[in-house]
Amino acid sequence: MEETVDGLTQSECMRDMIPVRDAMDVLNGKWKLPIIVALRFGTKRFREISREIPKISDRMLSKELKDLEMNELIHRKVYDSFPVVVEYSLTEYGKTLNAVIETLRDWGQAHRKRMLER
Amino acid sequence: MEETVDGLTQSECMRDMIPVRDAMDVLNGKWKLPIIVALRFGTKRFREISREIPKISDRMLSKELKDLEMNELIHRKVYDSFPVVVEYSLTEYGKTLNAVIETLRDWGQAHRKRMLER
DNA sequence: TTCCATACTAAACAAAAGGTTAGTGCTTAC
DNA sequence: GTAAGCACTAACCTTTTGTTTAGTATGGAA
Repeated sequence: MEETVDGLTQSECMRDMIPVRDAMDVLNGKWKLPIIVALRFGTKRFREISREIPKISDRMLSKELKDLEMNELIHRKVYDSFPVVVEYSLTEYGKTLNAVIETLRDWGQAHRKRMLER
Repeated sequence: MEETVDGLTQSECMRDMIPVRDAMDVLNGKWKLPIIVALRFGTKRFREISREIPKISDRMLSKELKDLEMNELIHRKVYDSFPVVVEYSLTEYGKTLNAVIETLRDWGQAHRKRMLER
């Protein structure tokens, strides 16, 4: 007889950690959250985002925007004017992350408080 | 007049990312989730955990257990027998992570499905 | 003409995270 | 007495992640 927690065996629980990692990877790294927050406040161009996030380098911004786009969290729109104008915005799908971010924020706030109280 | 989303300004949102990072740091790295899962199934000794997590090295297990203990998520109990016996268990506080992990898992599962469907 | 801005990319480097190998001092089993 | 298990730790190496610096082609302003 196999031991279970909430009706799941340990190997089932371990398997469930793969999507947990997936979700964390989507938000991971130093810059993804600030970029997502910036875009919650509207469509923005590369240089605007870079101005709003202190110390981010062009290389990192470019790389993280690509990652977020691959995951369909943001949309990249190119206007074929000269010179090119590129606009970034959160997709509807990207907005579904808000619930996840709020859960993390709430636990994180409680944790921070707990750790400061000794 | 400052633009807001859910009644928060952009700088307030940016500030909220700090506890989000705190929460993510608590779960971050390759090994913390597997360790937490292993301990959901009961109190275990160092060698037992290491046997249940394929490929984890003693160095990493020792380091991650220390991290989790510092964050009060697990408890370390030393029996002063010879040789020493050490037991690790999830704290009640550690169990509060379950809700966070479930939220991440649910979003991650939906995301994985979405990405596989093209 | 010189400077600045835009949206990037390349190359080289530094820092952080993780892995490998080996060893401690103690006990029990063969 | 040799081997294996226990709960670690140290030293060193590799991989991943992020930073720095510089450069592209284009256009507009001073």
